[in-house]
Amino acid sequence: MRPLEISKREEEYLEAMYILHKNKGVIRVKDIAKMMKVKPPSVVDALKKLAEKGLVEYEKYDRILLTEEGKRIAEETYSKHLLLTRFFTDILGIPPEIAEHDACQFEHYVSKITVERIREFAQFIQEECPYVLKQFLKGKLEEKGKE
Amino acid sequence: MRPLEISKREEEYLEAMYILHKNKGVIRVKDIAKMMKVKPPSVVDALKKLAEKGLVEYEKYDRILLTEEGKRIAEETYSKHLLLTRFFTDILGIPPEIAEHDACQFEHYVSKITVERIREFAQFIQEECPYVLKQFLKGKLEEKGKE
DNA sequence: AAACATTTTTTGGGTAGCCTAATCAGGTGA
DNA sequence: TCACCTGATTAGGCTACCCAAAAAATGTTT
Repeated sequence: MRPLEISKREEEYLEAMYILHKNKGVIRVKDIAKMMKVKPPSVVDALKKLAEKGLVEYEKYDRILLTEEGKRIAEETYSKHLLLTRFFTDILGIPPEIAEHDACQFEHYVSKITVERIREFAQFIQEECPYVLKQFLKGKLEEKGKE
Repeated sequence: MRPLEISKREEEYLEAMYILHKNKGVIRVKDIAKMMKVKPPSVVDALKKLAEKGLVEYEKYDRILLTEEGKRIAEETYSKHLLLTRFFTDILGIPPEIAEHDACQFEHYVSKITVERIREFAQFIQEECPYVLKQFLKGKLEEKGKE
């Protein structure tokens, strides 16, 4: 079995399904469509392709599940998402909505090395010199009310 | 101002043309193709669309130029590119090729706020506590040829 | 169970972006 | 001048991703 190609968009679908499963237990076409900001027919298209690639268990009108491999990819992507979002909010002081938006795109492109380095950097700053961070963030976080 | 929509890919074409113009003075289809890693016909397609949107001056077999608006967009994108690349290399200690790769994607998605905040953060760290940075980067910059 | 409501799927079609192969334009050397 | 070479363009076609409208299945209510 050769290395299957997965597009950025498919990665997003997997991530959406993963989050739905985690939060609601059930994965429905309607909800995927809402999260992905597309219409249901587009979701069905995506599901068929992902099923062919062995990333999703899908039979029409039946329940939708991620396979082990699909789940692995989704988790990997989602963990990048969380890390990037935290970095943007906690280190750079970006408002949550913007941080979310930026992370949501970058997570699909960022290299492993950069992810790891961001993790190390955030940890280093927060543990070794939290006061430096506090000083930088002063006046930045409260633009949205309170800290 | 028309409500023209510009795709990420078109932004990349503009940026490539901007860099070619800056470095070689002339913008040729062949060189754009090489930079964009596509074949010449794809470049011609892109040029036609960009010309329709008023971002490029293009008449077939004639010289290619960015319009003022095209140049403005390209410069804006390119400045994000430079900033992100510098951030990845100088603050996070990412190897140049990886930094380039990551910046090259993120530049098309990153919000203005995040760009500005990254600029401020880099400046803050480098000016106010360069020793902290030095400490973090110790041992990271020389790890070349690893994956 | 029948009627209605909701969800999912199919059908048919559209756009963006890329390609190969063939053709066209312009410069250059015999 | 003409034959050749390179670069640019057109023609035709492909895949990914999206949509609206209609049809099919499922869920719900009475």
